Amino acid sequence: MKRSRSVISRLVAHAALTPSPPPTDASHLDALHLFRRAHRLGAPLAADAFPPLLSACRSFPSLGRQAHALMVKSAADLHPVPATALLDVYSRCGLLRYALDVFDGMSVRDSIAWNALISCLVRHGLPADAISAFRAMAVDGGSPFTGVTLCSVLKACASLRAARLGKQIHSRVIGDGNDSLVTATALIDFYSGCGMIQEAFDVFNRLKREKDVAIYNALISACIQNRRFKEAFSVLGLVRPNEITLTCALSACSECLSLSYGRQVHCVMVRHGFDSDTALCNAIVDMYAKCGDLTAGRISFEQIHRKNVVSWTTMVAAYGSHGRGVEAWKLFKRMQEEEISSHVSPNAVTFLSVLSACGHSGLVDEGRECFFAMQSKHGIDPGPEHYACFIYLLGRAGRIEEAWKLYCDLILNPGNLTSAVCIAMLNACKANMDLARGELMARHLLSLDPDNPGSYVLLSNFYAACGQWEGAEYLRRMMKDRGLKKEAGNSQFELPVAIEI
DNA sequence: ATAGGGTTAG
Repeated sequence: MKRSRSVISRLVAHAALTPSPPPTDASHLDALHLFRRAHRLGAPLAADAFPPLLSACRSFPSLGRQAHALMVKSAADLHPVPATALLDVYSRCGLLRYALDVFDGMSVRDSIAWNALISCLVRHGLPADAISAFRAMAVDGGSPFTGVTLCSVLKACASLRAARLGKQIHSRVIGDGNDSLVTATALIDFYSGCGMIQEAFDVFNRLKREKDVAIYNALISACIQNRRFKEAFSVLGLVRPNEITLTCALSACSECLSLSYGRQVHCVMVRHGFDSDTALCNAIVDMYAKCGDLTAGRISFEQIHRKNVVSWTTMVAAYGSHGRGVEAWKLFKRMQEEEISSHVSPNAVTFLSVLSACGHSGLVDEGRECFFAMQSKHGIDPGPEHYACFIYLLGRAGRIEEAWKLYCDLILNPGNLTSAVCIAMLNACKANMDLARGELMARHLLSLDPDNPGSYVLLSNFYAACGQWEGAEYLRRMMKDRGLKKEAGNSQFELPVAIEI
């Protein structure tokens, strides 16, 4: 009987079993072609033609502006549904200003429009504005909160560590009957971000409905963020893992420096055929490097099918942290050679990793080339962290005057005077026994970071290195008087013995 | 038309 089934019936059965696959760039392109053909033939542009067009624009952001122009011509921009879709396209393309303008131009705003605005603000790293928008939504009346609203606001609360507001949202979630799996996952993530791991477990344990893999992943991730590695591994044993589960597991292995667990996760990944997931493969490379097996890291790196920026950056950083500056530099060069064919360009983190690798290995000329090329050739402005890294590099190489000049240029804008910059400059002074400038840095650092015990230890060591024992002693006493204690360092590698998982 | 869990530096 099976053999005689028609093609159509098999297709239908297959479609029923496949829960609507996510749209691809190719299907987006098909949709755009179809739209263009209809438009050229003079088809009327009704408001309901735009949402599908706009979701196709997600793959081709530059078309968003053109779609917007057509919407204005046909007055569809006045309708909340297409306007919200447009807001979302701008938001996903990183065009915050345009997205906000769309919202401001809307005369009718329903809950979904408000939700899109709030999630846009969260996405652009503006959690305080997201919460202001949330309050404005409440004042506005008319558009009640939904589960989506609460999820976005919880995310904003987590990044602001706004535990009080987040808890209020939590009670609202229960009160409104919005306690879905998605909101519960958002709650776990929020409590985790605020360091409240017990509350995260409570949300998980009180949940009556059937749990999915995402909520397990959130709980595992919460354990790792709060350094409860044993619990992370025991939760791991309760769920059939997906790519994200294994990525989380690997970061726990890296943190524990457990090569044996890491290898087992690698085996599970291969067994499940998850080797086309770039984020997971990147975590494998990072795990091997952090656990000390640089060779396995390099082999895994080469095997990644579609390497992205993070793949390259991870491998560069791996060489850097193992003191293999030359290899890091060579890899960075190769990344640039392959840029045209791979369409992968270095970003700010890549440059920082290269600078750091050069610093550890004393590659001054390479570091300088990297620092200046990032603005001139790649259009990425170095942030204070890049300056800090470069100043540290110059200081270690005895180029104190060059480091000082850079520092003076940098602090023309006072916002750039971060503690990382001070520490780098202080280290440069220490390596060059420059007491006068070092003391200046010391004063800056203590005013920037008076509660950080690390600052006092750093300064005390600086004075000791310069032979200023009274200064060193004075700082140790000051630290004691202020009740500050430095955490002891810890660097334990796992011994190569088999451990049952 | 809006929402949950992941990878890179210091």
